[in-house]
Amino acid sequence: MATGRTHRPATRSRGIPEATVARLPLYLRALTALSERSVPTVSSEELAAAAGVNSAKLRKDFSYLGSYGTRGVGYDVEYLVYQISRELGLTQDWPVVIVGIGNLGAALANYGGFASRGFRVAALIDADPAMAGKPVAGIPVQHTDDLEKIIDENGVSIGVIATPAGAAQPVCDRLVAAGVTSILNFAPTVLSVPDGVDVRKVDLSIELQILAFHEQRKAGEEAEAQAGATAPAERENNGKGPDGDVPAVMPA
Amino acid sequence: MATGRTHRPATRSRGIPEATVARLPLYLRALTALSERSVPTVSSEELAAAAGVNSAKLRKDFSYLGSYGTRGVGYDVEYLVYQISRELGLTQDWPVVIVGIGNLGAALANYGGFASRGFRVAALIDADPAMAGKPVAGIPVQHTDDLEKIIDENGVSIGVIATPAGAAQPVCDRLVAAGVTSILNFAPTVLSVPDGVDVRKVDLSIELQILAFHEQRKAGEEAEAQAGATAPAERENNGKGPDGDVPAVMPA
DNA sequence: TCATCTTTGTGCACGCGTTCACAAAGACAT
DNA sequence: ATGTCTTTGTGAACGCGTGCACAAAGATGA
Repeated sequence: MATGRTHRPATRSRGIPEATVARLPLYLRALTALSERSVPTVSSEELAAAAGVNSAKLRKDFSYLGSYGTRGVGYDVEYLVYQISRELGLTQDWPVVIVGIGNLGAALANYGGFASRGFRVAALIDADPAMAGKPVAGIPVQHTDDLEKIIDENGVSIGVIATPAGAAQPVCDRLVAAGVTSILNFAPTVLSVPDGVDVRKVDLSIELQILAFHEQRKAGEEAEAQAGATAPAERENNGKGPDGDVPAVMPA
Repeated sequence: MATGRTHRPATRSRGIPEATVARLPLYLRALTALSERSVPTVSSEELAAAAGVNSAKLRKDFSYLGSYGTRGVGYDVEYLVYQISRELGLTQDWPVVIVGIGNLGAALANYGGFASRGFRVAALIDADPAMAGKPVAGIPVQHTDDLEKIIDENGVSIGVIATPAGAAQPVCDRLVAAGVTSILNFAPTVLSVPDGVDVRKVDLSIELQILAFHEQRKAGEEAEAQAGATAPAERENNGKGPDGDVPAVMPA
Protein backbone atom coordinates (compact mmCIF):
# COMPACT_ATOMS: atom_id res chain seq x y z
CA MET A 1 0.00 0.00 0.00
CA ALA A 2 0.81 3.49 -0.04
CA THR A 3 3.13 5.01 2.34
CA GLY A 4 0.33 5.39 4.72
CA ARG A 5 2.55 4.43 7.54
CA THR A 6 2.09 5.77 10.96
CA HIS A 7 4.12 8.38 12.73
CA ARG A 8 2.50 8.14 16.10
CA PRO A 9 4.23 6.03 18.71
CA ALA A 10 1.70 3.28 18.24
CA THR A 11 -0.23 4.53 21.19
CA ARG A 12 -3.22 2.29 21.36
CA SER A 13 -6.15 4.64 21.03
CA ARG A 14 -9.08 3.73 23.19
CA GLY A 15 -7.96 0.15 23.22
CA ILE A 16 -8.15 -0.27 19.47
CA PRO A 17 -4.76 -1.16 17.94
CA GLU A 18 -3.55 1.09 15.17
CA ALA A 19 -3.27 -1.84 12.77
CA THR A 20 -6.93 -2.63 13.34
CA VAL A 21 -8.00 0.97 12.73
CA ALA A 22 -6.18 0.89 9.40
CA ARG A 23 -8.22 -2.15 8.36
CA LEU A 24 -11.64 -0.91 9.43
CA PRO A 25 -12.14 1.14 6.24
CA LEU A 26 -11.40 -1.99 4.26
CA TYR A 27 -14.07 -3.95 6.08
CA LEU A 28 -16.45 -1.06 5.74
CA ARG A 29 -16.06 -0.99 1.99
CA ALA A 30 -16.68 -4.71 1.67
CA LEU A 31 -19.70 -4.47 3.97
CA THR A 32 -21.14 -1.55 2.04
CA ALA A 33 -20.95 -3.60 -1.14
CA LEU A 34 -22.79 -6.45 0.59
CA SER A 35 -25.34 -4.04 1.94
CA GLU A 36 -26.08 -2.74 -1.54
CA ARG A 37 -26.70 -6.30 -2.65
CA SER A 38 -29.07 -6.63 0.32
CA VAL A 39 -27.09 -9.46 1.88
CA PRO A 40 -28.38 -9.73 5.45
CA THR A 41 -25.53 -11.57 7.21
CA VAL A 42 -21.97 -12.56 6.46
CA SER A 43 -19.49 -14.93 8.08
CA SER A 44 -16.00 -13.89 9.09
CA GLU A 45 -14.64 -16.22 6.44
CA GLU A 46 -16.59 -14.62 3.60
CA LEU A 47 -15.99 -11.06 4.71
CA ALA A 48 -12.30 -11.72 5.24
CA ALA A 49 -12.01 -13.03 1.71
CA ALA A 50 -13.73 -9.94 0.35
CA ALA A 51 -11.43 -7.65 2.30
CA GLY A 52 -8.33 -9.65 1.48
CA VAL A 53 -7.34 -10.55 5.03
CA ASN A 54 -7.10 -13.56 7.32
CA SER A 55 -10.42 -14.51 8.96
CA ALA A 56 -8.90 -14.87 12.43
CA LYS A 57 -7.48 -11.39 12.13
CA LEU A 58 -10.85 -10.04 11.14
CA ARG A 59 -12.55 -11.66 14.11
CA LYS A 60 -9.95 -10.31 16.47
CA ASP A 61 -10.33 -6.86 14.93
CA PHE A 62 -14.08 -6.95 15.48
CA SER A 63 -13.61 -8.21 19.00
CA TYR A 64 -11.95 -4.88 19.86
CA LEU A 65 -15.18 -3.13 18.89
CA GLY A 66 -17.34 -5.47 20.94
CA SER A 67 -19.24 -8.66 20.32
CA TYR A 68 -21.27 -7.93 17.26
CA GLY A 69 -21.52 -11.40 15.77
CA THR A 70 -23.80 -14.34 16.35
CA ARG A 71 -22.16 -17.74 16.68
CA GLY A 72 -23.33 -20.19 14.13
CA VAL A 73 -24.65 -17.37 11.92
CA GLY A 74 -22.13 -14.60 11.38
CA TYR A 75 -22.39 -10.83 11.44
CA ASP A 76 -25.39 -8.65 10.65
CA VAL A 77 -24.27 -6.54 7.70
CA GLU A 78 -26.29 -3.40 8.39
CA TYR A 79 -25.48 -3.36 12.05
CA LEU A 80 -21.79 -3.80 11.41
CA VAL A 81 -21.78 -1.04 8.81
CA TYR A 82 -23.19 1.28 11.39
CA GLN A 83 -20.86 0.23 14.18
CA ILE A 84 -17.73 0.63 12.07
CA SER A 85 -18.93 3.94 10.66
CA ARG A 86 -19.52 5.21 14.13
CA GLU A 87 -16.17 3.97 15.37
CA LEU A 88 -14.39 5.69 12.50
CA GLY A 89 -16.32 8.89 13.10
CA LEU A 90 -18.06 8.79 9.74
CA THR A 91 -21.51 9.47 11.14
CA GLN A 92 -20.53 13.09 11.27
CA ASP A 93 -19.52 15.51 8.57
CA TRP A 94 -15.83 16.36 8.14
CA PRO A 95 -15.07 19.56 6.28
CA VAL A 96 -11.71 19.29 4.51
CA VAL A 97 -9.52 21.87 2.80
CA ILE A 98 -7.13 21.07 -0.01
CA VAL A 99 -4.10 23.33 -0.28
CA GLY A 100 -2.21 23.42 -3.57
CA ILE A 101 -4.45 23.12 -6.60
CA GLY A 102 -2.03 21.84 -9.21
CA ASN A 103 -2.50 18.64 -11.15
CA LEU A 104 -2.77 16.50 -8.07
CA GLY A 105 -4.81 18.94 -6.02
CA ALA A 106 -7.34 19.29 -8.81
CA ALA A 107 -7.55 15.53 -9.18
CA LEU A 108 -8.19 15.19 -5.46
CA ALA A 109 -10.88 17.86 -5.62
CA ASN A 110 -12.59 15.88 -8.36
CA TYR A 111 -12.16 12.57 -6.59
CA GLY A 112 -15.57 11.16 -5.75
CA GLY A 113 -14.33 8.99 -2.91
CA PHE A 114 -14.12 11.98 -0.62
CA ALA A 115 -17.73 12.98 -0.63
CA SER A 116 -18.98 9.42 -0.33
CA ARG A 117 -17.99 8.96 3.31
CA GLY A 118 -18.80 12.10 5.19
CA PHE A 119 -15.89 14.09 3.86
CA ARG A 120 -16.82 17.39 2.30
CA VAL A 121 -14.40 19.60 0.41
CA ALA A 122 -15.01 22.89 2.20
CA ALA A 123 -12.46 24.92 0.27
CA LEU A 124 -9.64 24.84 -2.26
CA ILE A 125 -6.64 27.04 -1.54
CA ASP A 126 -3.75 28.02 -3.79
CA ALA A 127 -0.90 30.52 -3.62
CA ASP A 128 -1.23 31.54 -7.27
CA PRO A 129 -3.31 34.75 -7.55
CA ALA A 130 -4.21 33.78 -11.12
CA MET A 131 -6.08 30.75 -9.76
CA ALA A 132 -8.22 32.77 -7.36
CA GLY A 133 -11.88 32.58 -8.21
CA LYS A 134 -11.39 29.96 -10.87
CA PRO A 135 -13.71 27.03 -10.19
CA VAL A 136 -12.22 23.55 -9.86
CA ALA A 137 -14.64 20.67 -9.44
CA GLY A 138 -17.32 23.30 -9.03
CA ILE A 139 -15.59 25.01 -6.12
CA PRO A 140 -13.92 28.40 -6.54
CA VAL A 141 -10.24 28.44 -5.60
CA GLN A 142 -9.32 30.85 -2.84
CA HIS A 143 -6.02 32.54 -2.15
CA THR A 144 -3.60 31.45 0.54
CA ASP A 145 -3.93 34.84 2.23
CA ASP A 146 -7.34 33.83 3.50
CA LEU A 147 -6.25 30.42 4.79
CA GLU A 148 -6.74 31.18 8.47
CA LYS A 149 -10.14 32.74 7.92
CA ILE A 150 -11.31 29.79 5.82
CA ILE A 151 -10.20 27.23 8.41
CA ASP A 152 -11.87 29.14 11.17
CA GLU A 153 -15.17 29.91 9.48
CA ASN A 154 -15.67 26.35 8.27
CA GLY A 155 -14.49 24.62 11.43
CA VAL A 156 -11.97 22.62 9.46
CA SER A 157 -9.84 20.13 11.36
CA ILE A 158 -8.52 18.05 8.47
CA GLY A 159 -6.20 19.51 5.84
CA VAL A 160 -4.79 18.01 2.65
CA ILE A 161 -1.45 19.31 1.41
CA ALA A 162 -0.81 18.93 -2.32
CA THR A 163 1.71 21.71 -2.79
CA PRO A 164 5.26 21.46 -4.13
CA ALA A 165 7.78 20.19 -1.58
CA GLY A 166 9.14 23.60 -0.70
CA ALA A 167 5.79 25.05 0.28
CA ALA A 168 4.62 22.09 2.35
CA GLN A 169 6.16 22.92 5.73
CA PRO A 170 5.11 26.59 5.78
CA VAL A 171 1.59 25.64 4.70
CA CYS A 172 1.54 22.92 7.36
CA ASP A 173 2.59 25.39 10.04
CA ARG A 174 -0.17 27.79 9.06
CA LEU A 175 -2.78 25.04 8.98
CA VAL A 176 -1.77 23.85 12.44
CA ALA A 177 -1.68 27.37 13.84
CA ALA A 178 -5.17 27.92 12.47
CA GLY A 179 -6.48 24.87 14.29
CA VAL A 180 -6.06 21.92 11.92
CA THR A 181 -5.09 18.78 13.84
CA SER A 182 -4.99 16.14 11.09
CA ILE A 183 -2.99 16.42 7.90
CA LEU A 184 -2.80 14.26 4.81
CA ASN A 185 0.46 15.11 3.08
CA PHE A 186 1.09 14.42 -0.61
CA ALA A 187 4.22 16.57 -0.83
CA PRO A 188 7.53 14.66 -0.78
CA THR A 189 8.68 16.15 2.51
CA VAL A 190 8.94 15.11 6.13
CA LEU A 191 6.63 17.44 8.00
CA SER A 192 7.33 18.35 11.57
CA VAL A 193 4.30 19.09 13.70
CA PRO A 194 3.63 19.60 17.39
CA ASP A 195 2.28 16.80 19.57
CA GLY A 196 -1.38 16.16 19.14
CA VAL A 197 -1.34 16.66 15.40
CA ASP A 198 -1.65 13.59 13.19
CA VAL A 199 0.14 13.39 9.88
CA ARG A 200 -0.25 10.70 7.29
CA LYS A 201 1.75 10.82 4.12
CA VAL A 202 1.15 9.50 0.66
CA ASP A 203 4.21 9.40 -1.51
CA LEU A 204 3.91 8.04 -5.02
CA SER A 205 7.61 8.07 -5.65
CA ILE A 206 8.33 6.02 -2.53
CA GLU A 207 5.75 3.43 -3.49
CA LEU A 208 7.36 2.98 -6.87
CA GLN A 209 10.81 2.69 -5.33
CA ILE A 210 9.62 -0.06 -3.04
CA LEU A 211 8.16 -1.90 -6.01
CA ALA A 212 11.41 -1.43 -7.91
CA PHE A 213 13.31 -3.03 -5.05
CA HIS A 214 11.20 -6.16 -5.17
CA GLU A 215 11.20 -6.15 -8.93
CA GLN A 216 14.98 -6.11 -8.98
CA ARG A 217 15.10 -8.86 -6.43
CA LYS A 218 12.76 -10.98 -8.52
CA ALA A 219 14.89 -10.44 -11.61
CA GLY A 220 18.02 -11.36 -9.68
CA GLU A 221 16.54 -14.53 -8.20
CA GLU A 222 15.28 -15.60 -11.57
CA ALA A 223 18.66 -15.15 -13.15
CA GLU A 224 20.23 -17.07 -10.31
CA ALA A 225 17.72 -19.89 -10.54
CA GLN A 226 18.27 -19.99 -14.29
CA ALA A 227 22.02 -20.18 -13.87
CA GLY A 228 21.70 -22.80 -11.17
CA ALA A 229 19.34 -24.93 -13.20
CA THR A 230 21.36 -24.95 -16.39
CA ALA A 231 25.01 -24.72 -15.53
CA PRO A 232 26.03 -23.70 -12.05
CA ALA A 233 29.71 -23.77 -12.87
CA GLU A 234 29.40 -21.59 -15.92
CA ARG A 235 28.41 -18.70 -13.73
CA GLU A 236 31.91 -17.35 -13.27
CA ASN A 237 31.99 -13.86 -14.60
CA ASN A 238 30.38 -13.13 -17.91
CA GLY A 239 32.02 -9.82 -18.54
CA LYS A 240 30.38 -7.88 -15.73
CA GLY A 241 32.13 -6.91 -12.56
CA PRO A 242 33.95 -8.82 -9.90
CA ASP A 243 30.65 -9.10 -8.07
CA GLY A 244 28.49 -11.41 -10.13
CA ASP A 245 24.93 -10.71 -9.05
CA VAL A 246 25.27 -6.96 -8.83
CA PRO A 247 24.57 -4.77 -11.84
CA ALA A 248 27.86 -3.49 -13.14
CA VAL A 249 26.94 0.14 -12.93
CA MET A 250 29.60 2.15 -11.22
CA PRO A 251 29.18 5.40 -9.33
CA ALA A 252 31.09 8.56 -10.07
CA MET B 1 1.28 7.50 5.76
CA ALA B 2 -0.65 6.46 2.94
CA THR B 3 -2.07 3.11 2.69
CA GLY B 4 1.21 1.93 1.49
CA ARG B 5 0.83 -1.13 3.56
CA THR B 6 2.31 -4.38 2.61
CA HIS B 7 0.52 -7.43 1.37
CA ARG B 8 3.42 -9.82 1.19
CA PRO B 9 3.85 -12.20 4.12
CA ALA B 10 6.75 -10.13 5.38
CA THR B 11 9.15 -12.45 3.70
CA ARG B 12 12.51 -10.94 4.38
CA SER B 13 13.92 -10.27 0.94
CA ARG B 14 17.62 -10.91 0.65
CA GLY B 15 17.99 -10.35 4.35
CA ILE B 16 16.69 -6.80 4.27
CA PRO B 17 13.55 -6.37 6.42
CA GLU B 18 10.51 -4.98 4.67
CA ALA B 19 10.30 -2.10 7.13
CA THR B 20 13.83 -1.10 6.25
CA VAL B 21 13.15 -1.20 2.52
CA ALA B 22 10.22 1.15 3.04
CA ARG B 23 12.54 3.65 4.71
CA LEU B 24 15.36 3.55 2.19
CA PRO B 25 13.62 5.99 -0.20
CA LEU B 26 13.27 8.39 2.71
CA TYR B 27 16.97 8.27 3.46
CA LEU B 28 17.74 8.59 -0.22
CA ARG B 29 15.73 11.77 -0.51
CA ALA B 30 17.45 13.35 2.49
CA LEU B 31 20.85 12.29 1.17
CA THR B 32 20.13 13.69 -2.27
CA ALA B 33 19.32 17.04 -0.71
CA LEU B 34 22.61 16.96 1.20
CA SER B 35 24.44 15.97 -1.95
CA GLU B 36 23.05 18.95 -3.81
CA ARG B 37 24.34 21.19 -1.05
CA SER B 38 27.72 19.48 -1.48
CA VAL B 39 27.80 18.18 2.08
CA PRO B 40 30.54 15.51 2.11
CA THR B 41 29.64 13.49 5.20
CA VAL B 42 26.74 13.18 7.61
CA SER B 43 26.28 11.56 10.99
CA SER B 44 23.49 9.12 11.75
CA GLU B 45 22.03 11.68 14.14
CA GLU B 46 21.80 14.44 11.53
CA LEU B 47 20.51 12.21 8.77
CA ALA B 48 17.95 10.62 11.06
CA ALA B 49 16.62 14.04 11.98
CA ALA B 50 16.31 14.97 8.31
CA ALA B 51 14.46 11.76 7.52
CA GLY B 52 12.28 11.97 10.61
CA VAL B 53 13.36 8.70 12.22
CA ASN B 54 15.28 7.45 15.23
CA SER B 55 19.06 7.43 14.76
CA ALA B 56 19.47 3.94 16.16
CA LYS B 57 16.92 2.69 13.68
CA LEU B 58 18.76 4.38 10.84
CA ARG B 59 22.06 2.82 11.84
CA LYS B 60 20.47 -0.60 12.08
CA ASP B 61 18.86 -0.10 8.67
CA PHE B 62 22.21 0.77 7.14
CA SER B 63 23.84 -2.19 8.84
CA TYR B 64 21.67 -4.48 6.72
CA LEU B 65 23.26 -2.97 3.62
CA GLY B 66 26.77 -3.37 4.96
CA SER B 67 29.21 -1.25 6.89
CA TYR B 68 29.28 1.99 4.99
CA GLY B 69 30.04 4.41 7.81
CA THR B 70 33.25 5.53 9.48
CA ARG B 71 33.26 5.64 13.25
CA GLY B 72 33.99 9.04 14.65
CA VAL B 73 33.10 10.64 11.29
CA GLY B 74 29.79 9.45 9.89
CA TYR B 75 28.66 8.40 6.42
CA ASP B 76 29.99 9.54 3.05
CA VAL B 77 27.01 11.15 1.38
CA GLU B 78 27.84 10.38 -2.25
CA TYR B 79 28.78 6.80 -1.54
CA LEU B 80 25.62 6.21 0.44
CA VAL B 81 23.46 7.73 -2.28
CA TYR B 82 24.95 5.27 -4.70
CA GLN B 83 24.63 2.26 -2.42
CA ILE B 84 20.99 2.91 -1.61
CA SER B 85 20.15 3.66 -5.23
CA ARG B 86 21.72 0.40 -6.25
CA GLU B 87 19.95 -1.52 -3.51
CA LEU B 88 16.61 -0.10 -4.56
CA GLY B 89 17.30 -0.85 -8.20
CA LEU B 90 17.30 2.77 -9.25
CA THR B 91 20.50 2.56 -11.22
CA GLN B 92 18.46 1.07 -14.00
CA ASP B 93 15.57 2.41 -16.00
CA TRP B 94 12.05 1.27 -15.15
CA PRO B 95 9.45 1.75 -17.86
CA VAL B 96 6.00 2.21 -16.33
CA VAL B 97 2.52 2.22 -17.83
CA ILE B 98 -0.41 4.10 -16.36
CA VAL B 99 -3.83 2.63 -17.06
CA GLY B 100 -6.86 4.85 -16.65
CA ILE B 101 -6.25 8.43 -17.70
CA GLY B 102 -8.93 10.26 -15.76
CA ASN B 103 -8.27 13.08 -13.33
CA LEU B 104 -5.92 11.02 -11.23
CA GLY B 105 -4.20 9.22 -14.07
CA ALA B 106 -3.49 12.52 -15.80
CA ALA B 107 -2.13 13.99 -12.58
CA LEU B 108 0.15 10.99 -12.17
CA ALA B 109 1.36 11.34 -15.75
CA ASN B 110 2.25 14.95 -15.04
CA TYR B 111 3.87 14.16 -11.72
CA GLY B 112 7.55 15.02 -11.88
CA GLY B 113 8.55 12.65 -9.10
CA PHE B 114 8.29 9.70 -11.43
CA ALA B 115 10.90 10.72 -13.93
CA SER B 116 13.33 11.88 -11.27
CA ARG B 117 14.34 8.43 -10.04
CA GLY B 118 14.73 6.15 -12.98
CA PHE B 119 11.02 5.74 -13.61
CA ARG B 120 9.90 6.52 -17.13
CA VAL B 121 6.29 6.73 -18.24
CA ALA B 122 6.41 4.43 -21.23
CA ALA B 123 2.73 4.66 -22.11
CA LEU B 124 -0.68 5.92 -21.06
CA ILE B 125 -3.62 3.61 -21.61
CA ASP B 126 -7.34 4.30 -21.44
CA ALA B 127 -10.50 2.43 -22.40
CA ASP B 128 -12.21 5.51 -23.85
CA PRO B 129 -11.77 5.58 -27.64
CA ALA B 130 -12.26 9.35 -27.56
CA MET B 131 -9.05 9.68 -25.55
CA ALA B 132 -6.93 7.73 -28.03
CA GLY B 133 -4.21 9.83 -29.59
CA LYS B 134 -4.87 12.78 -27.31
CA PRO B 135 -1.61 13.83 -25.66
CA VAL B 136 -1.46 13.98 -21.86
CA ALA B 137 1.76 15.30 -20.34
CA GLY B 138 3.19 15.14 -23.83
CA ILE B 139 2.45 11.45 -24.26
CA PRO B 140 -0.32 10.26 -26.59
CA VAL B 141 -2.96 8.10 -24.90
CA GLN B 142 -3.34 4.62 -26.35
CA HIS B 143 -6.36 2.35 -26.32
CA THR B 144 -6.77 -0.59 -23.98
CA ASP B 145 -6.95 -2.94 -26.95
CA ASP B 146 -3.22 -2.56 -27.44
CA LEU B 147 -2.34 -3.13 -23.78
CA GLU B 148 -0.58 -6.45 -24.28
CA LYS B 149 1.41 -5.19 -27.24
CA ILE B 150 2.50 -2.07 -25.35
CA ILE B 151 3.66 -4.04 -22.32
CA ASP B 152 5.57 -6.45 -24.45
CA GLU B 153 7.26 -3.98 -26.78
CA ASN B 154 8.41 -1.73 -23.95
CA GLY B 155 9.46 -4.47 -21.58
CA VAL B 156 7.22 -3.05 -18.87
CA SER B 157 7.20 -4.80 -15.52
CA ILE B 158 5.56 -2.09 -13.38
CA GLY B 159 1.98 -0.99 -13.93
CA VAL B 160 -0.06 1.76 -12.31
CA ILE B 161 -3.83 1.31 -12.13
CA ALA B 162 -5.86 4.51 -11.90
CA THR B 163 -9.14 3.24 -13.31
CA PRO B 164 -12.56 3.25 -11.67
CA ALA B 165 -13.05 0.46 -9.15
CA GLY B 166 -14.98 -1.80 -11.48
CA ALA B 167 -12.32 -1.90 -14.15
CA ALA B 168 -9.39 -2.47 -11.82
CA GLN B 169 -9.45 -6.26 -11.51
CA PRO B 170 -9.89 -6.97 -15.24
CA VAL B 171 -7.13 -4.50 -16.07
CA CYS B 172 -4.95 -6.07 -13.39
CA ASP B 173 -5.51 -9.53 -14.85
CA ARG B 174 -4.53 -8.36 -18.30
CA LEU B 175 -1.43 -6.59 -17.01
CA VAL B 176 -0.31 -9.68 -15.14
CA ALA B 177 -1.01 -11.95 -18.08
CA ALA B 178 1.05 -9.65 -20.27
CA GLY B 179 4.03 -9.93 -17.94
CA VAL B 180 3.69 -7.15 -15.38
CA THR B 181 4.86 -8.32 -11.96
CA SER B 182 4.50 -5.15 -9.85
CA ILE B 183 1.35 -3.09 -9.54
CA LEU B 184 0.59 0.19 -7.86
CA ASN B 185 -3.16 0.34 -7.36
CA PHE B 186 -5.06 3.58 -6.87
CA ALA B 187 -8.50 2.07 -7.40
CA PRO B 188 -10.51 1.40 -4.24
CA THR B 189 -10.54 -2.37 -4.71
CA VAL B 190 -8.78 -5.38 -3.29
CA LEU B 191 -6.88 -6.90 -6.19
CA SER B 192 -6.21 -10.59 -6.31
CA VAL B 193 -3.04 -11.62 -8.09
CA PRO B 194 -1.04 -14.81 -8.44
CA ASP B 195 2.03 -15.48 -6.33
CA GLY B 196 5.10 -13.60 -7.40
CA VAL B 197 3.22 -10.44 -8.24
CA ASP B 198 3.59 -7.50 -5.86
CA VAL B 199 0.72 -5.13 -5.26
CA ARG B 200 0.85 -1.92 -3.30
CA LYS B 201 -2.23 0.17 -2.87
CA VAL B 202 -2.79 3.84 -2.32
CA ASP B 203 -6.24 4.71 -1.10
CA LEU B 204 -7.05 8.33 -0.42
CA SER B 205 -10.38 7.55 1.14
CA ILE B 206 -8.87 5.11 3.62
CA GLU B 207 -6.24 7.61 4.69
CA LEU B 208 -8.91 10.17 5.43
CA GLN B 209 -10.96 7.66 7.38
CA ILE B 210 -7.99 6.83 9.57
CA LEU B 211 -7.46 10.52 10.23
CA ALA B 212 -11.13 10.91 11.05
CA PHE B 213 -10.86 8.15 13.62
CA HIS B 214 -8.06 9.89 15.47
CA GLU B 215 -9.74 13.24 15.05
CA GLN B 216 -12.88 11.90 16.67
CA ARG B 217 -10.87 10.37 19.47
CA LYS B 218 -9.11 13.66 20.10
CA ALA B 219 -12.43 15.50 20.24
CA GLY B 220 -13.82 12.91 22.62
CA GLU B 221 -10.84 13.02 24.96
CA GLU B 222 -10.92 16.77 25.00
CA ALA B 223 -14.58 16.81 25.94
CA GLU B 224 -13.90 14.24 28.62
CA ALA B 225 -10.96 16.16 30.04
CA GLN B 226 -13.09 19.27 29.99
CA ALA B 227 -15.89 17.56 31.83
CA GLY B 228 -13.50 15.94 34.26
CA ALA B 229 -11.73 19.20 35.00
CA THR B 230 -14.83 21.23 35.66
CA ALA B 231 -17.46 18.98 37.15
CA PRO B 232 -16.94 15.22 37.04
CA ALA B 233 -20.26 14.49 38.70
CA GLU B 234 -22.29 16.61 36.36
CA ARG B 235 -21.47 14.23 33.56
CA GLU B 236 -24.52 12.03 34.00
CA ASN B 237 -26.43 12.10 30.78
CA ASN B 238 -26.98 15.41 29.16
CA GLY B 239 -29.77 14.41 26.87
CA LYS B 240 -27.77 12.08 24.66
CA GLY B 241 -27.99 8.33 24.78
CA PRO B 242 -27.51 5.75 27.47
CA ASP B 243 -23.86 5.59 26.44
CA GLY B 244 -22.30 8.85 27.49
CA ASP B 245 -19.17 9.18 25.44
CA VAL B 246 -20.64 7.94 22.21
CA PRO B 247 -22.20 10.38 19.77
CA ALA B 248 -25.95 9.98 19.92
CA VAL B 249 -26.38 9.38 16.21
CA MET B 250 -28.65 6.46 15.55
CA PRO B 251 -28.63 4.20 12.52
CA ALA B 252 -31.61 3.46 10.37
C1' DT C 1 53.07 6.19 20.61
C1' DC C 2 49.46 7.09 23.58
C1' DA C 3 45.26 9.27 25.28
C1' DT C 4 40.93 11.27 24.35
C1' DC C 5 36.82 11.98 21.96
C1' DT C 6 33.34 11.06 18.56
C1' DT C 7 30.34 8.05 16.18
C1' DT C 8 29.27 3.63 14.37
C1' DG C 9 27.51 -1.13 14.68
C1' DT C 10 24.94 -4.35 17.42
C1' DG C 11 23.38 -7.46 21.52
C1' DC C 12 19.44 -7.47 24.07
C1' DA C 13 14.94 -6.78 25.84
C1' DC C 14 10.38 -5.31 25.10
C1' DG C 15 5.95 -4.72 22.83
C1' DC C 16 2.80 -4.95 19.00
C1' DG C 17 0.68 -7.69 15.54
C1' DT C 18 -0.38 -12.15 13.51
C1' DT C 19 -1.82 -16.74 13.48
C1' DC C 20 -3.24 -21.16 15.31
C1' DA C 21 -6.29 -23.84 17.58
C1' DC C 22 -10.09 -24.59 20.48
C1' DA C 23 -13.70 -23.92 23.83
C1' DA C 24 -18.06 -21.63 24.27
C1' DA C 25 -22.27 -20.04 22.21
C1' DG C 26 -26.03 -20.16 19.62
C1' DA C 27 -29.08 -22.04 15.63
C1' DC C 28 -31.61 -25.73 14.04
C1' DA C 29 -33.59 -30.30 13.68
C1' DT C 30 -35.55 -34.19 15.88
C1' DA D 1 -35.38 -31.25 25.82
C1' DT D 2 -31.47 -32.99 23.73
C1' DG D 3 -27.96 -33.46 20.26
C1' DT D 4 -25.50 -31.91 16.28
C1' DC D 5 -23.43 -28.55 13.56
C1' DT D 6 -21.73 -24.04 12.44
C1' DT D 7 -19.28 -20.00 13.60
C1' DT D 8 -17.68 -16.73 16.87
C1' DG D 9 -14.44 -14.95 20.36
C1' DT D 10 -10.02 -15.49 22.51
C1' DG D 11 -5.86 -17.69 25.03
C1' DA D 12 -1.36 -18.52 23.88
C1' DA D 13 2.78 -18.84 21.14
C1' DC D 14 5.59 -16.83 17.82
C1' DG D 15 8.01 -13.40 15.02
C1' DC D 16 9.07 -8.85 13.45
C1' DG D 17 10.30 -4.18 14.48
C1' DT D 18 11.95 -0.73 17.74
C1' DG D 19 14.91 1.51 20.88
C1' DC D 20 18.32 1.40 24.64
C1' DA D 21 22.78 1.22 25.87
C1' DC D 22 27.40 0.05 25.17
C1' DA D 23 31.60 -1.85 23.32
C1' DA D 24 34.58 -1.43 19.39
C1' DA D 25 36.62 1.42 15.84
C1' DG D 26 38.67 5.10 14.05
C1' DA D 27 39.97 10.12 13.98
C1' DT D 28 42.52 13.68 16.08
C1' DG D 29 45.95 15.95 18.91
C1' DA D 30 49.83 15.98 22.06
